[in-house]
Amino acid sequence: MAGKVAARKAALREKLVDLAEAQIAAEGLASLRARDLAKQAGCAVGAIYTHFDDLNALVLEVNGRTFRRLGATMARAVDGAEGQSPNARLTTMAQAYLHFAADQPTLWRALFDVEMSADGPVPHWYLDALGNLFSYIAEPLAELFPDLPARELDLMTRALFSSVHGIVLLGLERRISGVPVDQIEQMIAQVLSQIGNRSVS
Amino acid sequence: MAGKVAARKAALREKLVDLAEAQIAAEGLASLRARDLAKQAGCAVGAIYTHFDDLNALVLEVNGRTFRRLGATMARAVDGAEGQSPNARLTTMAQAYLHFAADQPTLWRALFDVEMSADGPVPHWYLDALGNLFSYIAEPLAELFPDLPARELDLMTRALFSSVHGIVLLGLERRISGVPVDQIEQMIAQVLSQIGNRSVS
DNA sequence: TGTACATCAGTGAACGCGCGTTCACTGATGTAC
DNA sequence: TGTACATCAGTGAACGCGCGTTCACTGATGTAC
Repeated sequence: MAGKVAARKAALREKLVDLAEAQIAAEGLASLRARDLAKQAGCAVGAIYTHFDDLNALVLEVNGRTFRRLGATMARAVDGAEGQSPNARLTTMAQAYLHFAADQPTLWRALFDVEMSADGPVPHWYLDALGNLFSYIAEPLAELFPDLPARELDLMTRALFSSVHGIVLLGLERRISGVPVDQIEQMIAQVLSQIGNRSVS
Repeated sequence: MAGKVAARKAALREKLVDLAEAQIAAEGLASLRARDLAKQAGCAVGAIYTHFDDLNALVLEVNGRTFRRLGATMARAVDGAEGQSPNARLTTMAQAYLHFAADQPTLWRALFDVEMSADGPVPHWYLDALGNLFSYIAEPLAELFPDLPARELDLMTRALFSSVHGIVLLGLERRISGVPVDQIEQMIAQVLSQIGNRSVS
């Protein structure tokens, strides 16, 4: 029965990612320990390094999952908002982003906290995933500002993403400026409703 | 000559804060080490704990300085923008915030990175300093939206601060979505110029 | 002014802990003949 | 089918390192008389 070893190996690998994900979700990225992970997985510490170059690689794997879920969430939001005004679509997407972050704050934070420390280059798929998020925003914006040059549309896209990200980030930061989720919703709505309104002055 | 000891003590304390500030500025908050600090100050490690409960207290002291400088920078920006339109004033202040962050990224980041880890409550003066920043923003906003209830004006203030903060944060994050400072300026201007424009639709 | 004592800033070796990663080894599984 | 050998996932004690903080001690300065 060839592949018995390979199957076991794959199973352990997945188990490790599962457990790391659960740990980050439960107690945050900083709480992840190689030894704890091995204990929970029922294997030796060394086994982790048969599957991943280092712990950071494992975290990247978890983040990959999180990004995929986030992408799917955003896609659903876009689908559900078809036919709405560009502003409404932007708001719908931003609210989806907010709720994704609010529902799993530690996994969400891990997306932005990992390679702060690492020195290696950010993996391509990271930037791809981010670019993917941007593309959802770019569409309604292009509709709102049909005459905007591509370069400025791109800047506007990043600016809006960053704005919403900032509102969610500080809004969820209980210790500093934390605020109930429904108020964060209002903040997002307030800002996004302004976008694209023509000036009368 | 009474006070000779006290003077020496005060001098060392200040020296420690100076050195910690320089270290954070040069290599970031994470690079701060009690031993290095003592070595640079020409004292023993233990001496640090005569002046501060722990290293975190020392960092808070540095952050206090940074907040004061940031406050002064914002105040200057407000002064220099008197007579301008509310939107222009908002933009001026946001640009001041951007340049402050861009000029001393690690000290700026330290403002938001410290007590993430610590469990104790955020010191009052921290929240006061933040409230102070908010107040600068609230003023032009109140002019733009004279009819907005106080509660919503407060939300709007936080929302705008967070937006600008988010744009600066991700804009300066070279590794992920970094962008030249002048493009960050444009992003801020793009977003803020939209605020308060009356809808014609 | 001089002497005995008290204070306390500063000392630095040592404590205590946590952690990622390695590596010589094992044993179950797979392969070759 | 059976035997000898090869592979490699997994083992876990040990390595190596870094770090914040403590504490018994010292010595210069200040105080009391």
